[in-house]
Formats: sequence, C-alpha cells, structure tokens
Amino acid sequence: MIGKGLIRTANLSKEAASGVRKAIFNGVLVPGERINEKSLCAALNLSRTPLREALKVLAHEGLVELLPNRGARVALISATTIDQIFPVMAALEALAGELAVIKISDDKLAEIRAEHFQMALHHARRELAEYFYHNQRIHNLIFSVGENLTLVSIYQSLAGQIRLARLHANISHERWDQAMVEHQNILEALEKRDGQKLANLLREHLLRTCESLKAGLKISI
Amino acid sequence: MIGKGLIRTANLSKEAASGVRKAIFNGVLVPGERINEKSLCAALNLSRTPLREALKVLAHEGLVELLPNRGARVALISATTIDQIFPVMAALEALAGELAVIKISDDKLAEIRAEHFQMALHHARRELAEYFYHNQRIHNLIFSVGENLTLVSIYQSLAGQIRLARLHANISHERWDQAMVEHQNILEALEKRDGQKLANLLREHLLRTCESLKAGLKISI
DNA sequence: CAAAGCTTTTTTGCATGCAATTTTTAAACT
DNA sequence: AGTTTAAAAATTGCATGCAAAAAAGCTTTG
Repeated sequence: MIGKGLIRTANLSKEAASGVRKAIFNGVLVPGERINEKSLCAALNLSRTPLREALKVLAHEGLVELLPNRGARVALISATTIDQIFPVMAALEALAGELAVIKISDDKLAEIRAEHFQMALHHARRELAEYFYHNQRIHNLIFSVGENLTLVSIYQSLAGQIRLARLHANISHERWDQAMVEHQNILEALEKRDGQKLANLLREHLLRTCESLKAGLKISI
Repeated sequence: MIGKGLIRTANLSKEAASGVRKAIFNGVLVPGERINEKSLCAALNLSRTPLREALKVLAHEGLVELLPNRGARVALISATTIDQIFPVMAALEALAGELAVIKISDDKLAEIRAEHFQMALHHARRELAEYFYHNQRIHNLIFSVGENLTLVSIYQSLAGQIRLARLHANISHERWDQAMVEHQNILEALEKRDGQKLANLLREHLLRTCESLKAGLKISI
C-alpha cells in the first residue's frame, strides 16, 4: 500500500479503533484470542502504526488486553470484572435517570416509548439480537437526555465491556421475561417523571442483569 | 538515539504517558498550549511513535485534545466540562463510600484518619499544595477500599481532569474552611460505618467543590 | 501599512525498517 | 515416544523516513 495521492481526511487510528471494535462485537475476533497486527492491518487496509495506536486506546476501554512483548488480545471479561463493572454502571444509570426526568422532552420520551414497544415486540417474538438492539437504544437514549458527555462516554465504555461479556453468556427465558417487566416499570417511572423511583428501578435492573449475566457465562474464568 | 544494546523492559509509551501527565500537572505544559512532538520527544528521550500512542490515550483520559492535522494540545477544562464531570464524580464517590463502610478494615480507617489530621494540619498552616496532596490521598484511600478496579480507574481519570482545572482556579479561604468541616463529617460517618450518610456527605462535598472550582476559574472559557 | 499571494520551513500522519523477543519448527538426546 | 535443545521464522516495540498539511517568512500590491 503506497500512501500516495491520498488526501488526508482519514484519521486512520480512529478507523482502526472502530474496525477492531466491530470485529470484536461481530465475533470475528474472539475473546482471549491473540491479535495479530499484520493480518489485522491487511484486513483493515492500513499500517501497523495507526492500528497500534488504536489498540492502546481499546486497552484503555477494556476491550483489549496488552501483553508485554506479546502484543494484544481480545479481553476476557471475568465474573470478577463483571462484578466490578455493574455497580458502577448502576450508579451511573441512576444518575442518568435522575437527570433524564428533569430534562426530558416530550419528543424524546415518545422516542423512548417507541423503542420500548419495538423491544417488547421482539421479546414476544423471542428475537434476541433485535431485542438487545432496542434495549441498548433505550439505555443510550436515557443517557443522552442528560447532555453530559462525560457520563455518556464512560457509559459507552462500560457498555462495550458488558456487550463483550454477553458474547459468552446465555440469557434464560425467565430472566428475559423479568427484564421486560422491569423495563415496563422503567418507562412508567420516566413518564411520571419520578426521578427517585426511576433511579432505583434502573439500579435494580442493572444489578439483576449482572447476576443473570454471571450465571449465564458459558466459560467461567 | 540509537536503540542498540537496550534490553526491552521499558514500555516507552507508558513512560511517555506518565511523563506527559507529570509535565501537565507540574505546569511545564500549560492548558491550551500546543504540544510539539519533537521537543517533547527530546525532553522524554524517546521517539515519536510511543509519544503519539501516549497522546491518544491521554486524549481518552481528557487531559489532551487532538486537533486534526494539528497534533495535540493540553486540554482546556471549561466550566461546562466541570459541570459535567462533578455529578459523575459525586455519584462515584457516593458508591465508593457505600462500598467503603462495608469493607473497610480498622487499619485502613486508621490510615485515613492519619491522612485526615495531616490534612487538617496543613489547612491550619495554610499550606495549599500539601493540603491538596493529603486531600487526594484520602479520596484515593476511600476508593481503594472497595477493591473495584473499574471504579478506581474511572475515578482516577476524572480526578486528573479536575486537577488540571484546578491549575487555573483559586480557592477561597471560606471554601477551604468549609471543606475542612465537610471532611471532618466524612471521617465521622466513616468511623460510624454509616454508608448512607457517608454517601450523601461525599456527594454534597463534591458538588460544593464543583461550585467553588467554577467560581474560582481564573480564565472563563 | 495591511492584505493577499507566493515560497520556505516546520510539523504532522502514516508507512516502513530493524533489532529484541517470542513462537514455531526441527533435530538431538534420553 | 516424549523431552530438551538449537536453529529458523514470525512478531513485536520502537526509530526513522517521507509526503501532506500547516505555520512562518517573504514579496508584492492596493
């Protein structure tokens, strides 16, 4: 690859980061698997420098682990790590909920409601991937209402690690049904603008999700 | 610099990161100032590759801003950013407090108490830098009790940004005195193992610190 | 004298090169 | 065969090189 004639608008290291993220979440790169720089560079069509910059950042995000003199591997999220992430997530969700009831517009609420029923539909049809997609959207929307970039970016980073852990986990039907009920309550608290209640519901929802996720881990580490 | 004969134990990009951090907190690199890679490399005695990797990570930490095709500059923490960081910090401190009262050992409590009185001493002597040092130590110790790496590392990153903001801010005597009173109450709640109270005290302490910090900003952005 | 165009210099973003290290393969030995 | 050792290949960590872009100097012009 000769870098001639290209105009500089790219930011290859950002592209590398999002490419690796995508590969991880698509299961192209498996948790625990060593990352070979050369082949990843070929796949992403860039050189090692931007890729290595990206790996450093992804390590900071917890998606990748750096092994001295042995490069990087996709992070293996252990039950211990999950146990540490969820209380933090719960605290942040509670905060996001408190901010949301204060700031939310009717339009945004309608948007969340729409996502909620989309999610309920996929739950009824037992379409897990689609369910999770809308589930994520709802949580993202709640966080975005607060217009707090710090909060959102920390949340994104933690959510990424949990998403990675889920690649290894099964969800039980019981938990799935229970989660839907919890989400119903969350929506109601949001509609009533009951910040304290919403915060508590989100916190509990997260902590139950944590337990379920740990229980569902296919490989225990 | 010829890299011959050197054994590979270094991890230059980590060294670069901590070197730049140090330079920022020592005021060698001023907030808003463009970072010249060449001269920083010379100062840190390494090449541009590890430095650039470090800058990407520091950008993620919020200490540095990356300008496309124009390199990096030391972050300018605005009042808006402070307003976003503190609620998150407050939520995390509250969580840390709740965890701390459950887990803290007598030894650790004694350590915190010792730091507290060191801090009180420097407050009485109006030695600001030393006061802040022990203040940081106390908060770090409270966070460390929870043995939650996720929580600690997010806290560290946010604390770094606030420390950067403080380089630009003055603290009033009134606020300083009030903060000491708050810390006295924090210590008491910790000694009584009153988690709810401690959480609330830490939250309020943080939010007041936020207001004071914003008020004391020498340059408003 | 400021503004607008140049040219030159510096700086950045990325690719590539090279030595240290690890991993793989092969051979020798028990 | 299975373990140990040695050689070869691959991979990593970092330095350096080079083109694109930005910044700093000049020169010219209104």
